[in-house]
Amino acid sequence: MSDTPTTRAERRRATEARILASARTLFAERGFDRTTVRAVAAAAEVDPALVMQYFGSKRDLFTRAVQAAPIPAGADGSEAAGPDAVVEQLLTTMGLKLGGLPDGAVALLRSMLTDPAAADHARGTIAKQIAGIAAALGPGPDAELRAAVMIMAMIGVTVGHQLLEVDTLRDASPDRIAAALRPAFRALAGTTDG
Amino acid sequence: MSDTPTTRAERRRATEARILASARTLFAERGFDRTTVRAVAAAAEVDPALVMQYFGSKRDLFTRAVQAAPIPAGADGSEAAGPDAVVEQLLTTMGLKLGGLPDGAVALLRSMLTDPAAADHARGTIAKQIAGIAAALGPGPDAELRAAVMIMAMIGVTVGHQLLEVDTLRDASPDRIAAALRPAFRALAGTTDG
DNA sequence: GCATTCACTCAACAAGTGTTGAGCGAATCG
DNA sequence: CGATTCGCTCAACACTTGTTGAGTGAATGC
Repeated sequence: MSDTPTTRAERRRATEARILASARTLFAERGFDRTTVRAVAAAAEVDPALVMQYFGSKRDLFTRAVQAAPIPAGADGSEAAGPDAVVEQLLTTMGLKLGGLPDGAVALLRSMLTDPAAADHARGTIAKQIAGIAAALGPGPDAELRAAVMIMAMIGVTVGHQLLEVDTLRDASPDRIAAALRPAFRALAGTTDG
Repeated sequence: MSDTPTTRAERRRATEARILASARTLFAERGFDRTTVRAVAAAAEVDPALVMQYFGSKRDLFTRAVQAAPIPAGADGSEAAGPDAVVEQLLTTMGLKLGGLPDGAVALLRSMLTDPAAADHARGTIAKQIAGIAAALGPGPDAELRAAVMIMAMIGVTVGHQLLEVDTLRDASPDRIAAALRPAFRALAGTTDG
């Protein structure tokens, strides 16, 4: 019944994908340091040596697992929005609404405080987000600072919700959290006065 | 001039304190996993075995380094304050205003996403803070949720400012950050409408 | 059908980890 | 002064880690 005549190249790609998926999951659960190449290999039902052969090093594996799924900015070319739209976009971001964050993003968040390379990656991604938000906020004073505060507040809440699993946030639905956050973000966006 | 006739017990206490200080610094800089007992010993100019002898294990050393300096809540018995006071108290918290966070608190923050024990400790401390803020906010709806959002937003901004060192926040003075954050917190505290 | 490619495994190394027990030497006490 | 306490170090253990090179066996190409 499972006689699918998979070709060699197909099996190879499948194995590589399986390793990458296991890596993403484990990096997301335990972070970079506490995830061992052997554990990834075991989860993918593969020899540790194969992981090295396919990805070069643990570092490279982490980079691959984290790239192409950074902290999602929302969409692609949605820059020319007003402060109000920015707030709504942010609130639907970071997996706060639909489902959770992808494993790659969680892995990056989880390791960013202890792994310098992850920190660099996260810093760069965050800087880009700040620039985007600041631009959308308009030329108001301290636009960039307010954008930075919004992003980091968002990340803080997300961390408490999905990574640290603080009871109060863990038990709250993303919609309720977003609702609680909305007035704060509107104030930061300067949507009423300013 | 340094002929202070230190007694044996004094020297012993001084050594222990030196080890603890080195531990705090290194745990704050690199987190639990990346900090080695040997590195702590070297920084304290002491043999690694002595660290074990004095503190039992690396875990216990970390616990000691982190306890008695958790995420500072502000003060002790300042519970019966109104929403406005709560906001001001929070803004002066977390080292956002005067100087930075103590090393112990930074160590806890840095390790909380990767070390389960640190996560437990942080979760507990945060839960207490949430309860305190929620009580001070009064019996409004979602008081606890809003309190949790405030705390985690605060932590997020602090992380971006002091641990991740995001450019925009790193370059901003604590006062400016607090000023940017104030309207958002007032909105969360429900200080205008009820 | 045969040689070759290649996905994959085995066994091992070298480095670094937390941790331990024996021991040294100076301060302490009678 | 002699015995003893005790702060402290040395050397080593058992283990885990990332990483490697040789090897195996089945799918592939001619």
